[in-house]
Amino acid sequence: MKKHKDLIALLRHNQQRITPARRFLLQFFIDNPAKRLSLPEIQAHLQDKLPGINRSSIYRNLEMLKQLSVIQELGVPGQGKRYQFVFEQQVHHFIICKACGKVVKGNRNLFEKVEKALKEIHDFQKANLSVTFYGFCSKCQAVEAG
Amino acid sequence: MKKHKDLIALLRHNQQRITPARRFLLQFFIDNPAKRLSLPEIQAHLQDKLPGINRSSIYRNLEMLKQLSVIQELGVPGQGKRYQFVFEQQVHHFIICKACGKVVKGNRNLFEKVEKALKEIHDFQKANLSVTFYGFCSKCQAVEAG
DNA sequence: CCATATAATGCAACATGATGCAATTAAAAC
DNA sequence: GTTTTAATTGCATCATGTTGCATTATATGG
Repeated sequence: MKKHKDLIALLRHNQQRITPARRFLLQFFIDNPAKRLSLPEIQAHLQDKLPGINRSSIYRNLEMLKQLSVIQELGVPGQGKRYQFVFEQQVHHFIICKACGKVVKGNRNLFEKVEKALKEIHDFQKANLSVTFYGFCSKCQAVEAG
Repeated sequence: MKKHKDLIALLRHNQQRITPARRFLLQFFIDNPAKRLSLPEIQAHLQDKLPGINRSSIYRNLEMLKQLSVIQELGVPGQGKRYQFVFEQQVHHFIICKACGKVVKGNRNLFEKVEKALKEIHDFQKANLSVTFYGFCSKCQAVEAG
């Protein structure tokens, strides 16, 4: 409940109106903080609460939440785009294996090293979200070599 | 000419057949090594050489070249996907400003730091391509703060 | 050079995402 | 509570990618 209120406040603070669609969407992310949700999943859920809700409204609201760094969008190869709740969560990067598709959460140490390098070398800041690395995990490196 | 032959060899080595579409596509990338090409640009060019060439063939060939690390795909906000030649080029990351959309090539130092961190911390390798950072460049940081 | 196996293409249909505009609804002002 | 006004929504349409399948073309082996 607290997070819901905080998020409503965040939206208001950014001159965003509070609509039923937005309430349900926020709650859905709050209730699934660990999941990487696909659009069909989100749409199916909202359809329950608000029959007839339009695809484009969902896309527009996801875009808005992305802008406010409430959610993060990530492209999982072969699975389309996914959306994950990141508001007041421990921030991290994602690392995706190009061979087996495994998604790993980068740890704090990696995050800080990358952050520091971006700041020091290119004077880029707040590059904390929406970063996804693609490579080969240790298991698939072995397979590739063999 | 040399690069063209090298690339043809690379394709053959990976059990890929050499078709007219692939030759023209490769040559187009060779001739525009610095450009971040959009699909419409690529399609328009190929249309000249091979009238009636189909969208899906281009997509499939771009996907194949991505797999072979001949090209890199990057999503520029507000401009859709772009494709850049990276074969035998100096490898680097891209840094994109979320505010002004400016695309910056990350330098060698950044690349090595990130590479090292990924290897040491998560045992991920060859994570050299397809990495795009989104953040705020120094100019837009100032604007945001003001 | 010709026959064969199989990969690439074109095509049609579908999936996903974006956009302009009229109708609706949230918020603010009275 | 009613009115006002501006943002959000739904809808239609378009743009961009993806996929299954029949057709075509490349590579290979005789």
